[in-house]
Amino acid sequence: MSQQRTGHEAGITGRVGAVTPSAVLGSQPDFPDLPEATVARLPEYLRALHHLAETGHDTVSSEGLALAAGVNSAKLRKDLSHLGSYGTRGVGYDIEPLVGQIEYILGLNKRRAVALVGVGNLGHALAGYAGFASRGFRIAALFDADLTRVGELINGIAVRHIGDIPEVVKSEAISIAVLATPAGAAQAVADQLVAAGVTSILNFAPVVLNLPEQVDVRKVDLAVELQILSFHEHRKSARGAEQAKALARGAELAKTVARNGSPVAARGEVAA
Amino acid sequence: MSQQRTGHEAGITGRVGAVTPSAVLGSQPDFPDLPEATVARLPEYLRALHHLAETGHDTVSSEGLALAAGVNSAKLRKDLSHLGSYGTRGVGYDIEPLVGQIEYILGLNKRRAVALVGVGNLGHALAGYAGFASRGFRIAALFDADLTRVGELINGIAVRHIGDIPEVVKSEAISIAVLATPAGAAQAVADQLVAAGVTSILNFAPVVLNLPEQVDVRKVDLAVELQILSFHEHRKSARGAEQAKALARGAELAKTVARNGSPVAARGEVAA
DNA sequence: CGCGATTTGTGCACCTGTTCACAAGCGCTT
DNA sequence: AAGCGCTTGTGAACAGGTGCACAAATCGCG
Repeated sequence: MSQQRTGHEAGITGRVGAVTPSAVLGSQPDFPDLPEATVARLPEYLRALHHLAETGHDTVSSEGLALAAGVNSAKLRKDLSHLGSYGTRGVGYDIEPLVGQIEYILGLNKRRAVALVGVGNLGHALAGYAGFASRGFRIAALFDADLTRVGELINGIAVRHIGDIPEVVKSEAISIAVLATPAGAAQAVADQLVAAGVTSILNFAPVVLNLPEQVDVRKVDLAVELQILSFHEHRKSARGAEQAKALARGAELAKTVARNGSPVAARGEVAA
Repeated sequence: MSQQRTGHEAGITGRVGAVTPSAVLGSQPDFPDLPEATVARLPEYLRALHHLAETGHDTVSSEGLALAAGVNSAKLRKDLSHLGSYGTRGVGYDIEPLVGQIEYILGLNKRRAVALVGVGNLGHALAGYAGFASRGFRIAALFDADLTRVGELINGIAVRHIGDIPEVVKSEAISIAVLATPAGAAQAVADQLVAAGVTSILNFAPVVLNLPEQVDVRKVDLAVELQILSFHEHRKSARGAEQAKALARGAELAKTVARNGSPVAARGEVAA
């Protein structure tokens, strides 16, 4: 632990694009095949680099950057080596060109237009989230199914009805959408988005979307994150108890143990 | 793609608990060492199972559950086999006991108290997020540094000042905290939480927290998710251009082909 | 101008996780 | 009671990712 889990690592198959037609053609020099795990870390490196740049550095060692990004330095070096090299031995990496390269790879050299569907509780917050704007994205459209919300201004953008999706997605050339609808509506909305031309979706609804192969979907489920933490909590306390037991076994102090007796009991209850 | 990336896979080191003291003692029968990748998928299985139960099923095949959870069936079976077996050959899994077992493993048999720090834009939405309550968690306390927000009621809970963290965390026996502060404040707040006894943190602030070994941290960075999608968008368009070029190079019927991309190209399309 | 300190880039071994493919097990039907 | 079809559980091969450890490269300094 404390090795931060960043909420997307690798695990899932292959190099990005390793199977695409371009493999046949040989990969483009300016577009190397990056391991998916590396791609997932690049944004973190980018953030760390921006921070370093703002605090007056113009060079970092792999050690320093790794620390700031929460990974180990060998991994960092290997990741960066995949982008073609931007470091100088004995010195480190020049921050500015490195930032440029990562931004280019991530496609952040042009600010991308994003649509957000579902301005309920969470959607509303996302619409106002400054982090999107400051890190390469522009919320270009808001949609909701609820007619009473249509017209509402959030952060200067008017909420439109989901019926307008085809029109707006085309006119604004939107390819990325954020889905913050209730679970029940998510699939239908996703279908509409895809039909309108969206090819990447960030899904906050707790459902597995069923979409064509070529559409990229990332899922963020807030409750899932907590449940994973809960598991570790459970384990910690179980281990703790066990440890205590082990100690007690060796010794006399049975009393302390009695208090946190094994939670083997109750199950069920819980989720509504 | 379309193989949904769930925003946390494995990649990060070892079996859960493989290094804990209990390894020495031999692992408990009721608390097997689960691969981290498996743990990350359990919540998704649980959600799918609840959904199935609600729609009247009381049995599922690995195929069916895998479909509902967005994974392949072999993976699912292996995952479930780690919890000790709950399936019947020729039939499938009994939903009810399986739900119970997963909830037990995840430590959801008791409803866990969670503290949320930072009731700004995002924090406010999280405080009102119904998904937490419905999936095993109880927001037991809200904190903010801003005195003008202290006292405000959100979802029936009063916002308290972060100075009260030690007291409240102890009295409510809180071990999990959600961090939704601005980046600048996150580290300091995290330190306070840990000092007060919190041992798991879900961090929404875009910073790498530096905390003791035994504290579990999961990070969710919304902009990072979009940046990863952006990468894939970028790649898709780059590939598209390339493909077009290649096709143009090769043939006369560039036009017809351009639309559907060659069958060879279609194969496997992209990672996952 | 050469030497030592430093730091990158990478070959390699290890390890986790995924997937395949099939034997074992179960229930239903005849 | 035996056979058949279906589904689980898992051994084994594979794939991808990680981290070590070191050679190669660069800089600064005397």
